[in-house]
Amino acid sequence: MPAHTPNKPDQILDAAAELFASRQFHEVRLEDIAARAHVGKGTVYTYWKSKDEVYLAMIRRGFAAVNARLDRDLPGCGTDCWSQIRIILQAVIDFAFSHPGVFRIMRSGSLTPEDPDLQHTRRLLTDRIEACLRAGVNAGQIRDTDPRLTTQYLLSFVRGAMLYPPHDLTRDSLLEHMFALLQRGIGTGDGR
Amino acid sequence: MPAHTPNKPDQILDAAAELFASRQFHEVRLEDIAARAHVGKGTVYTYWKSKDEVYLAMIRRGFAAVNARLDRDLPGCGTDCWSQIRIILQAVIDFAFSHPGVFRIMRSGSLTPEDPDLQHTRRLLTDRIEACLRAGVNAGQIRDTDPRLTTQYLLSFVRGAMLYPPHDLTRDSLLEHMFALLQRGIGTGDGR
Amino acid sequence: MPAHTPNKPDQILDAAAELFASRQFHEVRLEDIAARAHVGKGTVYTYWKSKDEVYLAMIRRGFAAVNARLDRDLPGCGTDCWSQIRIILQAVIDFAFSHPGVFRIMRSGSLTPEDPDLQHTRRLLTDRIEACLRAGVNAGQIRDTDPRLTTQYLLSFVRGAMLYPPHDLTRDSLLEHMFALLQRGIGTGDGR
Amino acid sequence: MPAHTPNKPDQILDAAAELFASRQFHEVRLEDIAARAHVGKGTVYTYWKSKDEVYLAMIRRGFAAVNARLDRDLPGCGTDCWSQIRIILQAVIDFAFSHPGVFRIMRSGSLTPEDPDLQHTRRLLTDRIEACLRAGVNAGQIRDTDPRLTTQYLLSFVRGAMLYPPHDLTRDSLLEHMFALLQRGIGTGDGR
DNA sequence: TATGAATGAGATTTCATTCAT
DNA sequence: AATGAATGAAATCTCATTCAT
Repeated sequence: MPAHTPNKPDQILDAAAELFASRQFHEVRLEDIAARAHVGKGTVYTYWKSKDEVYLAMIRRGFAAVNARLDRDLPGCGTDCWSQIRIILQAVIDFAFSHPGVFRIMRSGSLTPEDPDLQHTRRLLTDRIEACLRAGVNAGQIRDTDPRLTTQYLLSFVRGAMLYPPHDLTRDSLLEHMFALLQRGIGTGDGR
Repeated sequence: MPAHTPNKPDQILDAAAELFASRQFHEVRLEDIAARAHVGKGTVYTYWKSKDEVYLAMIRRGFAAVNARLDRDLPGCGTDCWSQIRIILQAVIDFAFSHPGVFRIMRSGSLTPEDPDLQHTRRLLTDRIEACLRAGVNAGQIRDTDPRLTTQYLLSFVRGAMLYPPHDLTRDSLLEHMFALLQRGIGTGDGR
Repeated sequence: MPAHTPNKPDQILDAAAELFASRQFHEVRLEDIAARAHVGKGTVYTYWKSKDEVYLAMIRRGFAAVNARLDRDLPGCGTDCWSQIRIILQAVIDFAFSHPGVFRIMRSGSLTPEDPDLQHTRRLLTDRIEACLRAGVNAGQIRDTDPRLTTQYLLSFVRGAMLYPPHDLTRDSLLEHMFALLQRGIGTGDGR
Repeated sequence: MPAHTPNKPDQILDAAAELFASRQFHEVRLEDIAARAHVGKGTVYTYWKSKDEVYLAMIRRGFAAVNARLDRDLPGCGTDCWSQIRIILQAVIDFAFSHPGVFRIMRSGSLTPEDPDLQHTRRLLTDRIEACLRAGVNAGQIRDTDPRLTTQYLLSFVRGAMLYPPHDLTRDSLLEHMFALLQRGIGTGDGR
C-alpha cells in the first residue's frame, strides 16, 4: 500500500481539476468527474454538497498548494526582497505550469458567489506578495507607488502568459522575462 | 430616429453583457437576456442561432470596439512608440472601465470552442500591440527579448487590476502606474 | 371546439388525481402525470413549481369542487337543518364516489407542510357543516355537545366507508345508513 | 436486564413510528429512522429486508397492540354488547391518543401493496367489532342494517377526531361523545 | 450481529430551443 | 419580424440498499 495513494477527496479533486481545466463549468458533468476519479456519483456527494462545492474546493486547494510551497521556501531565503520575489515567481510559475487550467480558474474572477473560505485563502497569497513588495520599498530596493496593484500584475503576468503562450515558453524563460521586467520596472538598483 | 437609440441586436448584446459580467455562462438564462433587453425569447433567435453565438457576438463586439478606438486614435499620434503605447493603454483601460465584465471575459481564455471569427478579431488587437513594441525595439527605444509575451502582460495588467482593484483605482492612476512600470521595465531611456 | 374541453391545468390535475388515487405520492412519477395528461414534462412546470405543488393543487381543487356543489345546492333547500344535512351528505358522498382516491387524500391528514391556501379551502367546508349543525342545535332539532367533533365524524364516515367498503355499497345505501345514524344519534325528533 | 428496556427491533419501530407520524413515507429516510433509534443503517436491514417492511411491521405492531388490549379486557366484561362496545372504544381511543400518527396510518388505506399478514391482523380487529355488533342485533339491543359499515364508522370516528381535534379533546370526552352518538344512533333502548 | 462508506438507479427539475400564431 | 407556451433532452442530486469489515 503506497503511502502516496491519494485519498478519495483528493482523487476526486484531481479528476475535477483535469476536467474543469479543459471545459467550462457547465460542460463538465458531475458524472464525468466521478467516472474519472473511479468512484460512484454518490461518493462525490458524501464529501461535498453540490457540484459548485466541488468546484470551489478544487480552487481552494490550488491556492493552498501555492501557499504551502511558499511556507516551505520563503523562510530559508533570507530577507532580500528580490530573492523573495524570485521565490514567489518560481512558486507561482511552477504551479501554473503544472496545473494551467486550475491556475486560469484561480484568477478567473468569475466565482459567484465568492465564498468566504476561498476569499480568505486567496488573501493569504496576495497579502504575502504585497508584504514582500512593501518591505522592499521600505528597504529602498523598490520604488512602487502602489504595491497592491503590482501584486495583481504579478499574478496576471503569469496567467496572461499561460493563456496565449509563445510557442517556446518555458518555466525559466518566463521567470527571467518577468523578473527582468520587474527589476527594471520597480527596482532602484540598490540592494547591492 | 435619434442616433443613440440602440438597434435591437445591440440592445440584446447590451443586456447579455450586463448579465454575463456578473455571472457564469451557465448561470445566465437566455430568458434573462431577453427579459432585460425587453424582447421575447424567440426574438433573440432571429439574430443568432444559439446562446453560445450570443456570447461570442458580445465578445467580438468588445474587441471590435477597442480596435475601432485604435483605428481612430493611433494614426494621428505620430510614430513615437511610447506615444503609441500610451494611446493603446488608454484605449484598453477606457474600455475595461466602461465594460469591466466584458473585458474580463474577453481575456478569460475559456471560450469553447474558440471560433475563428473571434480569434481573428483578437489577433487584430494583439498584432497591433506587438507591432508597436517591435517598432520600438527596432528604433532602439525598447529593449525586450519577447514582445509577444509583453503584449500579453499589457492586457493582463489591466485585467488583473480590474479584477481585485484597489479602492482608489482610477483610469488615470492605472494608466500612469502601468506606463511607468513599462517604460522603466523595457524602456532604454533613448528616444528623447 | 367543444366548450368543455378541459384547459391544460385541469387536464394535468385530472391525470394527477387518477394516479395519486391509486399509488403513494412517491410511487407516482411526474413523468407519468405528464404522459397521462398528454403534455410534456416541462409543461407541468409552467403551471406549478414542483411535484408537491401539483399534489396540493389537486387536493385544493377537490375541496373547491365540494364547496361549489354546496354553493349551488344549499341555498335552494330551505332552512331545515336535516334537509341541509342531507344535501351536504349527498355532496360529499357524490364526490367521494366520483373521486375516491382524491377524497381519501383530502382526508389523509398527511400533508406536510400544510399550506395556508389548502387550510383555508378545507376550513370553508368544515365551517359550513359545523354552522349547519349549530343552527340545528339552536332550532332544537339537534342535540349535540360538540358539533365540531360531529363535523369530523361526518367526513370520516364517508372516508371509512369508501376505504373498506361492503361489497354492496351504493351512494344511496351509504347516504341512508349515515343519515339514519345521525338522525337517531343527534336528532331530537322535533322539527316536524 | 430491566423488563422495560426495549429490544432493538422495538426500538427501531418506535423510531419509525415517531417519524412516519409526522411525515409522508417518502419524506422519512431510512437513515433518519436508524439515527433516531441509535443504530446503524445496516442494522435495520438485519431485521427487515426493506424500508417497506419496516413500515408494515410498525403498522402490524399497532393492530397487534389493540388486539392484545382487547384480549385482556373483553373476556372479563360480560356479554352485554354495550359494555363491550365501551371497552372497544376505550381500547381504540387509548391507542389513538398514545400513538396518533400510527393510528392515522393504520387507517390510511394507502398501503401498497397490501400485505396478507397485515390484512389478517386488521381483520382480527374489525371482525371482533363486527361480531360484537351482530351479537347486539341478535340480542335486540342494536338495530343496524349494516354492522360492517358501522364497524368502519367506529374506527373512522376516532381517526377523524384525532386528525383535526377540537382544542379541548380528551380521551374521556371523545369516548362519551362517540358512545352517546352510537347508543342513540343504533341502540334500541332495550337491554336494561 | 452491527456498521456506515460507497454505490448507481432513478427521481426531479431546468432551460435552450422550436414553432404556431 | 416577434413572440412565449410548450417541449424533452440532459443535468443534478437523493437515498434505499449492499457489503467489507
